[in-house]
Amino acid sequence: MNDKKHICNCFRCDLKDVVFAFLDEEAIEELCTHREEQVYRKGEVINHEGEKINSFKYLNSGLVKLYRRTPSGDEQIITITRPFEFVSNMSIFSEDRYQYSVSALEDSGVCVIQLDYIKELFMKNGGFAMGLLSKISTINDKIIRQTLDIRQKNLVGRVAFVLLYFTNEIYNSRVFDLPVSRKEIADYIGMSTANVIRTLSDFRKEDIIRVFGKTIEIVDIIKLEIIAKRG
Amino acid sequence: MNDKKHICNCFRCDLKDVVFAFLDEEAIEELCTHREEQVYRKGEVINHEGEKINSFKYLNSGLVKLYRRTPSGDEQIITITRPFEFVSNMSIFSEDRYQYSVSALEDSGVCVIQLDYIKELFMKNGGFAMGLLSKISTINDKIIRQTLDIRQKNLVGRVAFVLLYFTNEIYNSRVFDLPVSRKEIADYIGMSTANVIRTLSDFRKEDIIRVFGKTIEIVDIIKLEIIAKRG
DNA sequence: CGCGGCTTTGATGTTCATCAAGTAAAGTGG
DNA sequence: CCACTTTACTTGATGAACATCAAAGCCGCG
Repeated sequence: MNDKKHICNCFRCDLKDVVFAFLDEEAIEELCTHREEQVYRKGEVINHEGEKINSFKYLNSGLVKLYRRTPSGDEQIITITRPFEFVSNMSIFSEDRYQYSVSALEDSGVCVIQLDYIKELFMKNGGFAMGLLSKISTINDKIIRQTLDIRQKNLVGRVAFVLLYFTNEIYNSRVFDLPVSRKEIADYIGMSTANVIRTLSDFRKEDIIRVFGKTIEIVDIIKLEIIAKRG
Repeated sequence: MNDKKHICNCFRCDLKDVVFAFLDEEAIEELCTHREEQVYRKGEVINHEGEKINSFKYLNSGLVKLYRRTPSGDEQIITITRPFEFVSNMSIFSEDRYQYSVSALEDSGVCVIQLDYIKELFMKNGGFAMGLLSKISTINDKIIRQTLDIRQKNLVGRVAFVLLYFTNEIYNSRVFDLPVSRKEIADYIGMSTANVIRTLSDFRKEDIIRVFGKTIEIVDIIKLEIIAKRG
């Protein structure tokens, strides 16, 4: 058995199929030498707004939030995503500092590759370049669409949207533990904390959800979808 | 004098410096054979949501709006931009249909290149690929930032923001003709038409702007900036 | 000159943020 | 492990911000 292959676990990385599909075995071996895995605990900051960018990062396990601080000082959450839906910063070649911060909502594994090496690969390998552009575009597009969707809903519609987002996109389960505080939900959908809580209470009273602290159970998903759509 | 050069005016295209910088003379000559210019009159639709994408487009003169239709049927304007700030759709390699519509707010010139040819170039030429990714990222990033900025302001702040956007980013002049209706401003910043008008009237009464139909003159830009920031 | 669309303004009601006060939960230091 | 502190959550009351409705004015165009 080849020792090198054993050490390099890029071979079974899911991102391989997406962005690195155009790399042959040898190229992946080489990639491994420019790469390291890093673990972030829940709450830890992965990228900090304004910091210099010198590595290409992607999430391979866990959950993160992408956010910025507004001029008035409070936090504005741009998106919350699962692995591979976050691949480094978006403006990887156009900015040299992070525009937004990223932090871990759950313990998260991040793969860190030297940025210069990615650039080199990008220049040399057209397939890799296309895979990367495609991935980044998809992610950007999702963020834009999500932001537009949220903007166009009212309060209850937004809360319904978030609940559906967690249940369908993040956890694939009707029962889940909220990875964020009520305040963070508020920062995400752009409303006050008090009203997020109030709306959750209303949903509970109408038997649409059940709430046990951070644990949420979606009881009537149909009704929730109607509210999200109409909102 | 070289005839070919005379026919192909890509040599004096501003985009050349941004995305096509890595192409040599010969490559640009070839690009020209895959390219045509198209003129759209004010109000005409350039890309239509849902339509198949088979060309790469960029704006080289005029003004356009990028928008979508919400489930409830009304228009949501994503951004309004000048040349080169709009380069085809964002998800050029990840989607095969337009996610959003684009239409001309002023008579506009658009350069249309066969998408397959762009893909080919992208694969072959790393520098070109990097230039393109960089450009697309910058545009995406600007849209995201703008959307977040707007979301976080109140009504008067948003109107002030739009006025400043037109005066600083679009026209570079204190006096300009609004290229959009009051309703379109409302669709852009996400509020009702009546309140956009009301706010404009308030600004007029406070001598911050002067209004003659579609013509706007910014009188007190300092005050407007304060309102936009605080909002 | 009369019709239809865009604009303007006022009146009204809804939606939502803010404030306040209380409760539960989660850290923290002895 | 407990008392203490702090932070998150919850609910009600109030007022501000904003949408909606309605009516009237304006303007271009047939």
